[in-house]
Amino acid sequence: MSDLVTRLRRHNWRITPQRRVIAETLEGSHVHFTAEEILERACERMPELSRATVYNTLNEMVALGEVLELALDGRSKRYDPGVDEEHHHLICEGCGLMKDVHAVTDPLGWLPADERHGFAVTRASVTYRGRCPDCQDA
Amino acid sequence: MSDLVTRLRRHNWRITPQRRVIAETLEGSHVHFTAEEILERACERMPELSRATVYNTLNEMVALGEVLELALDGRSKRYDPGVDEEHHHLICEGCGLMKDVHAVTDPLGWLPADERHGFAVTRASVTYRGRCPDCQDA
DNA sequence: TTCTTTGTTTAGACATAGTCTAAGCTAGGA
DNA sequence: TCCTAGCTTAGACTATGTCTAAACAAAGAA
Ligand SMILES: [Mn+2]
Ligand SMILES: [Mn+2]
Ligand SMILES: [Zn+2]
Ligand SMILES: [Zn+2]
Repeated sequence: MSDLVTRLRRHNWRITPQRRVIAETLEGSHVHFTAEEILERACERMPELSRATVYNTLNEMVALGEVLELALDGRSKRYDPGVDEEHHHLICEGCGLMKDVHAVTDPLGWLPADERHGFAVTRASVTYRGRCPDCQDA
Repeated sequence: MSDLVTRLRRHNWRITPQRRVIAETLEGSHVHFTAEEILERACERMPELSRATVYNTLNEMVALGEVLELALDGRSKRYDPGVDEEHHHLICEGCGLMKDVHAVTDPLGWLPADERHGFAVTRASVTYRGRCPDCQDA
């Protein structure tokens, strides 16, 4: 696995200073940031960075297939740079905490042909929900 | 399986005319409506019905556990009255068409204990993505 | 180098989805 | 009947994200 900027460059995609800061902010942490969280953190390094550029850049990285867009809770979308590592997500219904998890089988294999409605099915993602250790007492 | 209004009444939840129209609109079709789509259709039967009541009522039905809220695409949430029938969803990445599917195993069993991060995991839903018959040519 | 072309960034207007508020309404109990 | 608690309403408000038009920047041509 190579870093996100390297992967992005392979698409002949211009790595401007703004795009580099956004990519590095996204990849630097292992949580799943919203666009606003990325804007806030990236602005610490590049204060004049605009909101529109953050949204545009994230959408382009998703379109290039190098970042995953997660819309799991009906609030802000979250962005996941770990597109190369097959994984799913576990979400706390109390506090919203999100963890990566690695399931043991490929869910695509568990969908019978007669349940596919003629679709060409390409991806399957599993969302596990429950309560994190901190939220189990409350 | 009983109808949604019957299930709702069991929670000692007052079935007002507005709530009945919303529940019947939601259950009447087998698609997954957004709140705005329910408002539009319910208003054909009760023109003075307000947007706030539709949103309030849907949120209450979700809180009672009788309706499922689906946030799958980062746009409007969709509401699924088929909470009693265990199923998952297949989405067309071209046109957004959503189909119910029934997988053959329980995904909860796919998640090893050492991947649970101490969570009490209660639910797992699988989202399959691909292209529907109409969108495969384009 | 300078010019031209093309793509990028910006601020702010705009759009959409959903929540909140305050007032009025309704139904059931005293 | 009146009272009270809960329900409904219109519209203001908030949050998230997109669009527009102008300024800016970089690469290639001359
Ligand atoms: Mn992830
Ligand atoms: Mn469904
Ligand atoms: Zn939690
Ligand atoms: Zn389609």
